[in-house]
Amino acid sequence: MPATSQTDGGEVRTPRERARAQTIADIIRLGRQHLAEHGAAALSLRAVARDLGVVSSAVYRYVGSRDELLTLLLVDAYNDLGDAVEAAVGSVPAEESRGRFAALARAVRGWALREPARYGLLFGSPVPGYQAPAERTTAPGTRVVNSLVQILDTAHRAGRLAERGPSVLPAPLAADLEAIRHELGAEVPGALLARGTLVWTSLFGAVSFEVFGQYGAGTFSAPDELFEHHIAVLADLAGL
Amino acid sequence: MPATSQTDGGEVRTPRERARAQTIADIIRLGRQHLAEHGAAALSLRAVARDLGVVSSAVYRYVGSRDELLTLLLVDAYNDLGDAVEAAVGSVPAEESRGRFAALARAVRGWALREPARYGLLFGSPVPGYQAPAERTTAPGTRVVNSLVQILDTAHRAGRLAERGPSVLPAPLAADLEAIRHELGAEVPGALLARGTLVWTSLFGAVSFEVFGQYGAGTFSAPDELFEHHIAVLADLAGL
DNA sequence: TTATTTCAAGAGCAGTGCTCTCATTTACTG
DNA sequence: CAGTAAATGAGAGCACTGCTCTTGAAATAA
Repeated sequence: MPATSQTDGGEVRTPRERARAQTIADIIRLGRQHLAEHGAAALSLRAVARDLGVVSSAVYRYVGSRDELLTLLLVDAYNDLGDAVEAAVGSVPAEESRGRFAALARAVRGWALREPARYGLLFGSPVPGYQAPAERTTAPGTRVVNSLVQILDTAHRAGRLAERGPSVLPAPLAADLEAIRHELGAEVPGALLARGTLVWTSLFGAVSFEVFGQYGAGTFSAPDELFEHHIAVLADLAGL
Repeated sequence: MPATSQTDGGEVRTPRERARAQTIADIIRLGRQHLAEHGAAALSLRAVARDLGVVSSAVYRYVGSRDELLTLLLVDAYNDLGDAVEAAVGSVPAEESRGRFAALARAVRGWALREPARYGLLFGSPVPGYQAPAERTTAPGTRVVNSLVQILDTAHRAGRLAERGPSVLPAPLAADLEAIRHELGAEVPGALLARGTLVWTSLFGAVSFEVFGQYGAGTFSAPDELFEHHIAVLADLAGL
């Protein structure tokens, strides 16, 4: 291991390392472009190399494998979505829990419609033979659901989260939810957290149907209104 | 066009055509196998040809392209799911609408967990560059949602579908739902049909999260109980 | 300056979808 | 029955993929 110059604060070192970081950034940028245009399964390392003006074996100096590039793009997409959602949520006052939830939902849908291929990489069928490394994807992959839990928790702490329906949960499920609550430092009772889980998956179910074209072509001419309706019902369901 | 022997009733003709039909059936069977084992994007016509004991170009006498094989498998999977759902729904008395809905939901989840790769083909990210021909996939692809609408409609006709919440819908959405109602010959009011749409997408959202591993690994140790909870909440939401 | 590491290029392997040609087998017809 | 037309399978080939290995050149460190 070389001594490395001592002037850096942890990021930039030798000019060679700067060039290397730049090349990796270029590869991610081009990969994101290919991903957006042709989809995840069609992502080709050779094509990225061509766009980079370099022979295919050269990019193996930087990424190691196609799967590793996929992981980089996965994290990149998770963070992009997380940024969009957190910005949208943050633009609504914290007391307006229902408004924050609506902003979160609209941000997810908007990003998904803007980036269908990247959304498909995150929430579609798993790429065959590819298993995302949990240690690198868990943190960015939980930003949206963390936002949602925080909205629920804030509302609950303010006494504005309605108790709905019977709160009897089977013991194993209650235990799972207790563990989640503990890990996130939330105070939301289990029954509401269970409903929150359903709201969470329902949101992505609605978005996936629209983005993946599961509604028949031309079935809904007013998708915006449909989604706003869903937001209202889901907010009620969550107790907001 | 050859005269074709006149003994048939519309299905089996010459021995050659029987052999041809058999070969196509074998290709679909092997394709389904590969699909289940390696996923949609990894489906290889050459591999199917190898298993069939034939050279790759020979398979092109029967299927035309990889995309056409994908379409065959898509229809095959839609029908398999449709069979499972309709059988499950049919095993519950028609008056028990809530029970029929639960049976439908459990059938979808069960089939999806049994056939994750085929489920992914139907409800996951679209295969890049492949567009399913609507005229061949629409009918089998709507069997599940048709079942759901029929359950809601039966309950409504029996006066057992609760009106929930305000029924004010924006005009464009109301028009879309009116068109759907007309096409399916249903009587369910628009507001309940809108909720039914959300229930529909929410069901598949919950199933997709579980099948695609979107819940963190080990987050839910009791997925059955979680899903049963979701069924109950969704049934309430639908008004059942 | 010398030695070491880093890098890009090229060849090559095994796989893919798909097209084309060619010989053979099957089926229909005069 | 003989002849013709259609269907079939094999094989070669093209362009593409991920990935490995070797080779020569360039940048860096000693």
